[in-house]
Amino acid sequence: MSYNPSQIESKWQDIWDKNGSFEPSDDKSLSKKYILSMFPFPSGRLHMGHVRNYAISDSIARYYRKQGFNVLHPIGFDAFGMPAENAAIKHNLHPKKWTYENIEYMSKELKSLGFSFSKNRELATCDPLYTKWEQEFIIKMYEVGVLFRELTTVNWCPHDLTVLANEQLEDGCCWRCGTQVVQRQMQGYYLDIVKYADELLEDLSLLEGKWPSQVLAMQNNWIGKSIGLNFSFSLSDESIKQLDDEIKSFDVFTTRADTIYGVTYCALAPEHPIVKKLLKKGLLKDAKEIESMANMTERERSQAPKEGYKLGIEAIHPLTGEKVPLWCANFVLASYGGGAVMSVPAHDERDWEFATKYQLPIKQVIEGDISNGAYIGSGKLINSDEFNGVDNVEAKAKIIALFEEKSIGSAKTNFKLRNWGVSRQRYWGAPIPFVHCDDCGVVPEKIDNLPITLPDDVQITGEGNPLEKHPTWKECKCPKCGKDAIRETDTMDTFVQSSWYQFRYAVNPKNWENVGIDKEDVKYWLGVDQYIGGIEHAILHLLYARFFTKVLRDLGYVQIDEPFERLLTQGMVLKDGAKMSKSKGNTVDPDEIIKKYGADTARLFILFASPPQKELEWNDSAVEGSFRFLKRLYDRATSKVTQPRLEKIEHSKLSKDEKYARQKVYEALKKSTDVFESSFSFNTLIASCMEALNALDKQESGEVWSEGMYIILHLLEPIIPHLSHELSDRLFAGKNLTHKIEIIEEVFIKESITMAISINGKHRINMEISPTASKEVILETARSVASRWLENMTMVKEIVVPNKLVNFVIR
RNA sequence: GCGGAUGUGGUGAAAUUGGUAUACACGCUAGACUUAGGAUCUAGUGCCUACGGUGUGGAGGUUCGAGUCCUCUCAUCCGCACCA
Repeated sequence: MSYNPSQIESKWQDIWDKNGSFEPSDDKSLSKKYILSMFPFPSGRLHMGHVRNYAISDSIARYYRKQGFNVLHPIGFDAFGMPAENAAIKHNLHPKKWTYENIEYMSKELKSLGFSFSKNRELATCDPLYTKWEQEFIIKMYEVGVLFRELTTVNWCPHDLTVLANEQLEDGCCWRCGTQVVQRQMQGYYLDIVKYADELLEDLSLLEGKWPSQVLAMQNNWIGKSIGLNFSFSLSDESIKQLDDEIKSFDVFTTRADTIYGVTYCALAPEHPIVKKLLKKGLLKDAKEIESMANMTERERSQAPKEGYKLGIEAIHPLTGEKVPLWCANFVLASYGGGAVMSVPAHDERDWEFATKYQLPIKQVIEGDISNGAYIGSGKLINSDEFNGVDNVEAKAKIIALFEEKSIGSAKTNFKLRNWGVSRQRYWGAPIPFVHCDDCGVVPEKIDNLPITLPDDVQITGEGNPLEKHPTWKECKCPKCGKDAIRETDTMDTFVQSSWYQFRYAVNPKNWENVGIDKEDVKYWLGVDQYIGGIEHAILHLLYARFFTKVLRDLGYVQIDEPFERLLTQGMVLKDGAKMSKSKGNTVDPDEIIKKYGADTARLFILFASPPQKELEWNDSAVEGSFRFLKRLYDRATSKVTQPRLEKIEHSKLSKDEKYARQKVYEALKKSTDVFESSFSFNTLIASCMEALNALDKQESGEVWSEGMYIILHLLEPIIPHLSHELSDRLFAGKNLTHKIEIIEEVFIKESITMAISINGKHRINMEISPTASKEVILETARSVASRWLENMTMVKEIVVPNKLVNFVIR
C-alpha cells in the first residue's frame, strides 16, 4: 500500500479531537510552556502566511509536549473590525453572520492542517463574554485615569460621516468614497500610553536577545524619547493687547538649549491658540492660507514645501530681552512640544530653510561653517553672553540650570509616542461602556450591567455610525442618578482586544463566565514562552499589548511586566518574488495543497524551504520534492523495518555503512534540541533527517533500520505529525513519541577519521588516520601523503588541528 | 536623511562559530526499468582556457588559515521620516 495522506490525516485528526489530546493539564505543579501565535482575523480563508505561522508554533508546541511539558497552545479569532462591515455593505450580510461563518470555515481549515491547538480555549473577540471583561478593564482604567476623554483633531470623511485612521487615507482622501478628508476636532476616548512611555522604553532592555533587534529598534524609535528644555516666551505688551489680554505667553520645547542665543524668530503650528485667536479676530490677511494649512493632515504637510505667514506678533527673548517675530509655519507639529518652536536657523536645517525662504535673520552662536547651511555639529559658543567659549554640550546643561534657577523653564522629557485614541464610529466593535447624562456628564456603566452588547437589528450602509442611527439602542438610564441618558455609540479599536488575549487564554475555560483574568492561572502560564507572528505587528500590536500588560499589572490583574518572553517574527510567504495577493493573482490556496499532497507535505515544505525568520519563496516543484520525501519515508518504514522490536545494538559489530547510518541518525537527534528550543532552523533538522534516511538506505541491517526509523519519526513528529503518528503507531505502538530519546555517544566514535592536509592554507589532499593517533604520527603520515608538495621546499611551520586538518607552511 | 537587516552555485539554502565552502533539496544532464508517466532507481552537476587555476557583492587588513573577525565600499530589502 502506498502513502495515502488524506486517509491518514483525517484518521489522526479525529483521534486527537476525540481524546482532547491538546488540552493542557490543570495541574499547576507541572513545568509549563506557553506557545502562542498571533491569532488570525477571520477574513474567510487561511492563507499561506497563517499556515507558516501555525506550522512554526505547532512544531514548538508538539516538541515540548513530547518532552513532558504542560503545553498551552491556544488559538482564537480577532473577530471585530471593519472588513466585517465592508462585507455587510457589499453583500448585505450581517457582520455577525459573516464573522461566525468565516470562523467556522477557518476552524475546519486549521483542523485539517493538524495543528495542536487547545480547542476548549478557542475564543472569538466578538463574543459578548469577551467584551464583558474588556469593558470592565476599560472602566477600571477610566477610574485610575488611564482612560480619558479628550477633544482632538481627527481625520474626518464628510461623505461617510466617520473618523478615519491615518492608514485609511489614500492621498488625503477617504479610501472608500474618495472624498477629501478634513481635520476635525472631536471628542474621543484615549488611553494614556504616554504615561507608560518611559517604562515601555526601559523594559525593551529586558527583551534584548529574546526579541529580534529590529523590533526593539522600531519600538525605541517609535517611542522617541528626547530630553531638553521647556520654557515660555512672554509676548510684548502690544502683542498681548492685540490678543485682548487673553494670551500673554506660550511654551516651547527644545533639545538645543545651547543654541538659545541664536533664536531669531518663533514658529507656531496653524492649530496654536495664538493663531486661532488671531484668526478669530480677523487680524490676519493670510487667514485663508492658514486655514487651509490647518485642514491638511500631518502627512500631507510633511510632503508640502515649507510655508509660513508672519503673524505680526512679537515675543521677548527670555535671556536677551530682544524682540522676536512670530510666524505660523506648516512644518510645526501641533501635537508635539506645545505646537511651538524657537527657531535657530544657524544651527537647524529646517529653520535654515525657512529663514532663507523668508529672508529672516540668521545668527550664529556655535563656531562652525554656516556658509552653505546650518551647522549642527558641536563646538564652542559665540555671541552668547556669559556662555561664550563654553563647549556646547556643557552649555546645554548650564543653560537649562540657569532657566531652572530663574524659574523660567525646566528640563523636560518629550516623547514622539502619542496617546492611543481608541474611539471608532463603527458598529462592529466592542461598545465603549459609558453613558452621557445631562446632569452627571460622562459616566461609566455599572459593572453589573456589563456586557453592553451590540444590537443585531442595524442597517449598515457605510455612512455614519449604525449605533448612532439605531432608534432605541442609545436610550438608557444614568448609572449614577437613574435619569434618562444616552449610551456612548463609539466602539473600541480592535487593537484593544488583541492587547489582552494572551491573558484570557491562560484562564481555565471552566471559569470564563466568572472571571476575566484569573490571577493564579496567569501567574502559572504567563509570560508567553514563545510568541510567533508577522513583523507587520512590530509596533502597534506589540506595543499595545506591552502597554496593557503594565496597566493590568498596576490594576492588580497580573503580576508580570512583559507579556512575551521571546518573540519570533516570521518572514513573508512569496510567490514569483512578490507577496501573495489576490490582485497580483499569485496566491496559493492552502486547501488545494492539502487536497493534492496532504497537510504533512505542506508543513514539511514550509519549514524546509527556508528558516522561519526569512522570506519564503513558494516553489511548486520543491513542494513535490517534500512530498517525495514523505513517500520514501512511508515506503521505507513499511518495507525495511522488518523487526520493529528495538534491541540493544552492538555498535562495534556493525559494518561501516551501518555505523555511518547510526551516526547520521544520532547526529540529527543531537541537533534537535537547539533547533526546537533556540534557533528554530527547522530546515537544517529536516535536512539532517534526510541525510539519515539516505544513509540508512545504503545499508541493510533490520535493527539499524528499526532504530533509525524510531528516532527519525520521533524527530519529525512536530513537523509531520500525521504520518509520524501513523507509522510510529504501526511500528512501535507509538512509544517513540512519548519521551525524550537519549543520545548514545558510542556511535560518534570512529575507527578512522579523515583529516585534510593544507599547504600554505590551501587544501590539497585528505588522509585517513586513527582518531587516537599522536601528533607525531599525524605529522609523519601527513608528510608522506603530501610529499609531492613538500619536495625541495623548506618547512617553516607545522600546524595540527585535532580531528580536522594539518597545515604545512613551506617556502 | 536616520535606524535595522541581508548579499554564498541556475534556484531555496547549509557550514559544529576562525579550520576540507556549497550539506540537504529543487532544477538540469545522462542512463536503467517500464502498462511510456509530472512514477521509481542509478550516476553526474560552482566556474574556467580542467593532471592545474579560481571561487562566498567589491577593495584592503589581521592570521599558518577568513563565508565567518576588523576597516572602507557597493547593491538590495524593511521600518521611521520636518518630533524642534
